[in-house]
Amino acid sequence: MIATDLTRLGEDVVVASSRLNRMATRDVNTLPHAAMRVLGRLDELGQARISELAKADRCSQPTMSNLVQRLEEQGSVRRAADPADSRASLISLTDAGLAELNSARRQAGVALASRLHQLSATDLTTLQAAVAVIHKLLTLEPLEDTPR
Amino acid sequence: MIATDLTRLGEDVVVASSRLNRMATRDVNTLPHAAMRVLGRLDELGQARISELAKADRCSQPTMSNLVQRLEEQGSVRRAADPADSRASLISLTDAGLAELNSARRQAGVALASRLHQLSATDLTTLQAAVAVIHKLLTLEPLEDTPR
DNA sequence: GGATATACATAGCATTCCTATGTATATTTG
DNA sequence: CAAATATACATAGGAATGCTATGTATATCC
Repeated sequence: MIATDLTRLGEDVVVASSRLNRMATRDVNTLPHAAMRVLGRLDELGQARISELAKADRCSQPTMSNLVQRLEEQGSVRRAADPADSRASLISLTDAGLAELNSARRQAGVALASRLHQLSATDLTTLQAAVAVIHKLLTLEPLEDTPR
Repeated sequence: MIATDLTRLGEDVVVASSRLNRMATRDVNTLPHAAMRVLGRLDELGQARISELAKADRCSQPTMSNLVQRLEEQGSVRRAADPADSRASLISLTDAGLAELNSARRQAGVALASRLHQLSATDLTTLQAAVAVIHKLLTLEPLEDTPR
């Protein structure tokens, strides 16, 4: 029976992935949560405007301005002029910021691996396939409802 | 070829699931991030001590004390005496807290569903299977290395 | 070209978070 | 079993972070 209720599947996926994230990042040594969310998003997007980051993280624009300033001073993030709009600035990761992110990911990966090796080959294959599906999902635009 | 490098698979899974979470919860109307993390963890664990929650969320014990107090005043969380240790208290979700969590999940589920219906039946089945694998994974203890 | 809108910064105040420490209970030890 | 030590949480006070309101510069619309 294939996903008769996609909202239900969506909820299941979100719950599972939230729990997985909490488990994997439990004993990880990183910057504060808010900073890591921004770094992760910048890695995903390449570059982004301040107001775009604020909306995505559900904080106010001044709060994101402030966070970006701190990340900039600390060297994790860089600010460039937006060629298309001189009011805006484009934020992107520096090498140091990417290293910070990769360190956190590696720690989380190790924590996960210590459990993954207890799974069957079939289960591992399923996870690998799901990673590919998720990447596909991330490139899709939200469409209102069933195309039918 | 099956996961020759489990740490690598672990990292891939963490990155994918972080991005998925950010996408799904982008336009969700909820309590602040820190509060939602605690509610999610309580739902997962049933009940937990303050210091346990603090460690899991990588914040100080007084910070978690404070957050729990606020969640308690707000009615999302309840505090019970620990029968095994009268210094400790056991925190658990109230019905209102669970409702708060479920509302957030539903919103995220809907956001996901608007993309899920663009996937093939095969991909949906993969996600469904991955949810089951993740739940299995969450019950495992971390074991040092390959059992061999 | 003037009016309105947008992107970000700054200011000032409110909330949250941390370190240090206090209190009560548990556990260990001589 | 009493004293010493450890643990679980609360409180206090200062540091950091977040928010609303508003300012400045640029963009867009009529």
